[in-house]
Amino acid sequence: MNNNSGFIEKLRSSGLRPTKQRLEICKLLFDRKKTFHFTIGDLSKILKKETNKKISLATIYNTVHSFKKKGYLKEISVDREKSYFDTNTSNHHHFLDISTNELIDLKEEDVDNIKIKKSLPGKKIKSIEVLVKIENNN
Amino acid sequence: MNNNSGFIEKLRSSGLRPTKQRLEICKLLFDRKKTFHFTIGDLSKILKKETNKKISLATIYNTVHSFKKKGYLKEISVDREKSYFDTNTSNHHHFLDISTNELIDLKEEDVDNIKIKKSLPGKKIKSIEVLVKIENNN
DNA sequence: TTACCTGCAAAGAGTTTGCAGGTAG
DNA sequence: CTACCTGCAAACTCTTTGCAGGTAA
Repeated sequence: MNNNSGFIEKLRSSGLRPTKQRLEICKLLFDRKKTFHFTIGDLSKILKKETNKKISLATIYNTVHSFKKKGYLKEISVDREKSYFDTNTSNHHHFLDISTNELIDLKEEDVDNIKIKKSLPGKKIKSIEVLVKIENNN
Repeated sequence: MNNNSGFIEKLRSSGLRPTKQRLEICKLLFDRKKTFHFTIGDLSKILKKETNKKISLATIYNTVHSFKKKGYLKEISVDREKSYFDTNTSNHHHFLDISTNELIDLKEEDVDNIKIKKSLPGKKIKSIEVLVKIENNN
């Protein structure tokens, strides 16, 4: 139940002080088996509900962005009004369920290797992101 | 130079009245050979410069959204703060040049057919979108 | 003690809405 | 004449910033 010492280590080794707020956020994000997809708005609501303490929005933004910068979170842009963060930072793609607005991980092996047959001089490929939009059958 | 009668027809047949503002926007967007990628902010600036008339932002939003709804424009979401519209509405993917923030079309044949090996019960695939992020060599 | 962190409120950026007046058909 | 369209300003949503007070080391 209490991974706190692990999180404290993780934070400290990244140069981030293990404050109460950051530990709450760590517990919520990383103390789970399944990938978690969330927007900052979601996260704020869940934190309020689960911890009964208010963590300021500014702090949540700061923390999430620090975690992203440290590579603990991946950002997935789905449309203008929804930017998700993903606790699964491995190389993978996504389903987006249009009917529910839910984001679902695809494992790397669920998508055939993608070959891009065009290249631009002086440029190299940094990443390839596939978003598969799905919807209910009829 | 003046496709106006074509645009008037196009608008009318979509149930949109061919107003001065819409015709200006049509000329800017569709009277060109190459695909055009733009944000609404871009479009507003260009319209101001090229036409010397001010078209209200609200009107530009309305028009672009109508055009999207009618299928004359495609929206491409790249990150939270940039949503591009694309005058190329065919099935295709994109490079995003991180160094310049420029969006570049990939032709359909530039990307191998993508096979998704996973499916979800009751759901069907609506679209597959590939975004290839590129950056300058070293 | 010092550098870093948090919370609040204000400020920004992009987008949407309500409404009065204008225009196409 | 009527329905639709435009422009303006206000309102909204999401995100960022400045700063005073608090906290880790």
